[in-house]
Amino acid sequence: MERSKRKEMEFQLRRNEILHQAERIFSAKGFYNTTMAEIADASGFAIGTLYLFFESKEKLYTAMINEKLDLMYSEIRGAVNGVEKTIDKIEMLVRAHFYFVENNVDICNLLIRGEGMTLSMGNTVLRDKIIADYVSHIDFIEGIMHRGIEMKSLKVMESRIMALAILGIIRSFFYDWMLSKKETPLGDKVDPVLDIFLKGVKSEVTG
Amino acid sequence: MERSKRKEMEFQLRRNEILHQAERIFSAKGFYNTTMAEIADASGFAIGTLYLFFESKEKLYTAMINEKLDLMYSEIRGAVNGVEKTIDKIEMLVRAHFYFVENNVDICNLLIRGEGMTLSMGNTVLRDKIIADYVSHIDFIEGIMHRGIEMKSLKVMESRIMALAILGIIRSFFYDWMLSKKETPLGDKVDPVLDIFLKGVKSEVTG
Amino acid sequence: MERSKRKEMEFQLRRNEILHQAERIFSAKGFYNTTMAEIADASGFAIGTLYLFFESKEKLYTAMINEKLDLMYSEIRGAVNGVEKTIDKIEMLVRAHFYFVENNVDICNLLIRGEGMTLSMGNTVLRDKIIADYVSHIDFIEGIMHRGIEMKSLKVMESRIMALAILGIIRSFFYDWMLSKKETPLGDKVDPVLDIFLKGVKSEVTG
Amino acid sequence: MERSKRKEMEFQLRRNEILHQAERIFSAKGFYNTTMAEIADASGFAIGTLYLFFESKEKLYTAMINEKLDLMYSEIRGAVNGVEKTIDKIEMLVRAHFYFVENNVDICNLLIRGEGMTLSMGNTVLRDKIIADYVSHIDFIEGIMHRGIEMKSLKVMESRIMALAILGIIRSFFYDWMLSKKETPLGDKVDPVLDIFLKGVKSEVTG
DNA sequence: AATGAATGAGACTTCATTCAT
DNA sequence: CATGAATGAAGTCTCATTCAT
Repeated sequence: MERSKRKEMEFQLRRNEILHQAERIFSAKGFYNTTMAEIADASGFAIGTLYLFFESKEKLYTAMINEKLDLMYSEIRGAVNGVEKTIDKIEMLVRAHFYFVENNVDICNLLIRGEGMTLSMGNTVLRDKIIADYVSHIDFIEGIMHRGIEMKSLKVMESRIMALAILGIIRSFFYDWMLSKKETPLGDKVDPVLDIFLKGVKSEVTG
Repeated sequence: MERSKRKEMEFQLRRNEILHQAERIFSAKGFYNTTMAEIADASGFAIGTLYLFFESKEKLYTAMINEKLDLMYSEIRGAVNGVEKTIDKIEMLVRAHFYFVENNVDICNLLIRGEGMTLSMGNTVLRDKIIADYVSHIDFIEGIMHRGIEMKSLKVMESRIMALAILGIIRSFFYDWMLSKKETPLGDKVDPVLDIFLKGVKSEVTG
Repeated sequence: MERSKRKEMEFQLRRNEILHQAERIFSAKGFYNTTMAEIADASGFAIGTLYLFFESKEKLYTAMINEKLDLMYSEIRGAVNGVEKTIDKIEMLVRAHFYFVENNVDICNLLIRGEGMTLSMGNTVLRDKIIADYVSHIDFIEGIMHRGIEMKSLKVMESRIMALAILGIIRSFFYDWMLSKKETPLGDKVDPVLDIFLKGVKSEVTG
Repeated sequence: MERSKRKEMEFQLRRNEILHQAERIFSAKGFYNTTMAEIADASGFAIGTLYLFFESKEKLYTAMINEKLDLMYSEIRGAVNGVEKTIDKIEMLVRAHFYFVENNVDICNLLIRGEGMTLSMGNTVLRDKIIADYVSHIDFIEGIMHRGIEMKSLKVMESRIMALAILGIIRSFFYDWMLSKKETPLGDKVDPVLDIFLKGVKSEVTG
């Protein structure tokens, strides 16, 4: 028991080390420019050893993306669920997104690149998973908006449209932050994002 | 003269045919899953002939993306420049984006995928071009916003933030439209986008 | 026309050269100990070139066996069909078998080894072809025996049993000849084989 | 003593279990498509344990073939030596061959496949052993024939030729029985085999 | 004695690119 | 100009064997 437990733990440790190195290299060079030999080298294993943990390069890639996506979505939802009021939830949504992005630059780079969308034509597993996760995330945000409307915190409007808008704004700031070499913390952008999303850009005079 | 002109025209015709087929195939299968043989087949030329027009697969890909990007940006700017008032410009910006996207689904698919970002490590040409174009597009939008603020059509706020926000919202709707199998025309979303961007989502009561 | 004809001819020449070298090496080392690189070297082509002619190592092997089998069976049947009387046909059968074997030692070595029977589990194409050919050869021989019985050249007996017997004797002599380093020509064994097959071994006194 | 004896017995038990499973799997899939892991799994040992009994995959294969061959030859010789008269010996030879074959279909399948003939080029041990056994079996049969001739049970003829013929006929019937899915017992073929071998196929009228 | 995770050499195959025709 | 057969480097994956536990 003790014994098999340690084994299991060691197995997970090694697996994580591989995933970690894979994340680093895939992020830097993309799926197709990364070789199994590189990942093996970086993680200190022999090539054959990688295949004890993942049955193919594609499966390794898929596993990594999957686990990161799950982590991202669960962190964000956790943060959002931690507060009550709609406006606070929206703020936490933005903040949690930015927080994850700042701490997972590489993987986010890979995620927005969406390379998983064209792995071997037969394999739509990853593609489907990414889309399903995306849809369910949109649904989750839509739920927040919906309740906000009911509580009259938000104006009456299609909640899906609100969800798409806030997610788009978030992604745009992240993207810009990536390109601008991350000079200022993304966290500084939370207030402007909320301001635009909640109140729009129109001059109040002319409104 | 006459002669060399016809030659030049023929050359461009062939080149465009290749680019057109390349766009189709690259869009469907991605850069790495597309072979030169496929493009040659589809465009009715021999493999070797492709190399008379483009010195490598990467250069061919780069040329295609480049030209499409240029086309997209110039169409959008043309539309925006065709109207006067800030609010109209913003509307045209959204409308022109959506219009281009609806008529170039494949290539847009490829663009958001951003595969060009990880071509052979040495080659940063395409990457740099994509980023430069993006930055200059943001600058262009920022200019609109800036003038809108001056004209008091828009509230006082960092114009870059406004630019990022509107672009993010646009992209989000496009992305959603792609995934939703394009059931409703993207054009229907122009008004909601403008509404959110200009007036925000907050209930006016609580505002 | 002239042009494409020469091309076709050259193609066949190269293809045959590859098959010829493949036959040599496969015969000596077996399917699994033979590498594509070796065949490429031996036939003076690059590895990739082999794949212009055969889509996989297995397909190359299969093609070679197929063509040799077809050749063998057609040569033997041709010889047998060239004579009239049953006894002559049986003699020609033995003689043609021995003749082919003497001139195709390598490939026969491979054939009796029957390695084709366990190529990748999925692929039963070669296996099925070998069996089908064998069965149809047995049927062919059975036909000869059957007519021999009708003509009263042969005694009344199941013709299939006769066919199996003569084929077994032939193979046994070939096998022995292979092992004995081919000292005496196999052709010398035609008469003894016929003698045994036709008249048996029993002493006539005690018969 | 007691102790070391039990050890020795256990060792043999394990070794036999491995050989038994190896026989099953090698027969089904051939030498090269069988992995040590499969044999380990099937026999309930760890991979490393197999190497305590056999120093390589090849040695394991060799051992299995060797022991089966020895068993086959000794069973056949035992049966043949159990009777006196030449004709009876020949009958027992056929019967014992068929009996072994019927009870060891898998291994016989493997034997006629002769995969052992092309193990790693350096290793001719198995090849040599198979040939030596074959030669000595032929010699044994030749001895029977020789005595039969002396006793005037068989006609005057090269005894080696007789030996080759009977062995070929036996193998041919076995081969056919394999392909025909074993519908009728091989034992039914003993009489026809003897009939042909002893008396030939020629019509007695024309003889 | 027994294990089985780790190894890494080596095989097959693909495909961008070249160059003789 | 145009062709497309030929090339061969490079990548993925397998599996017999080893050795620390």
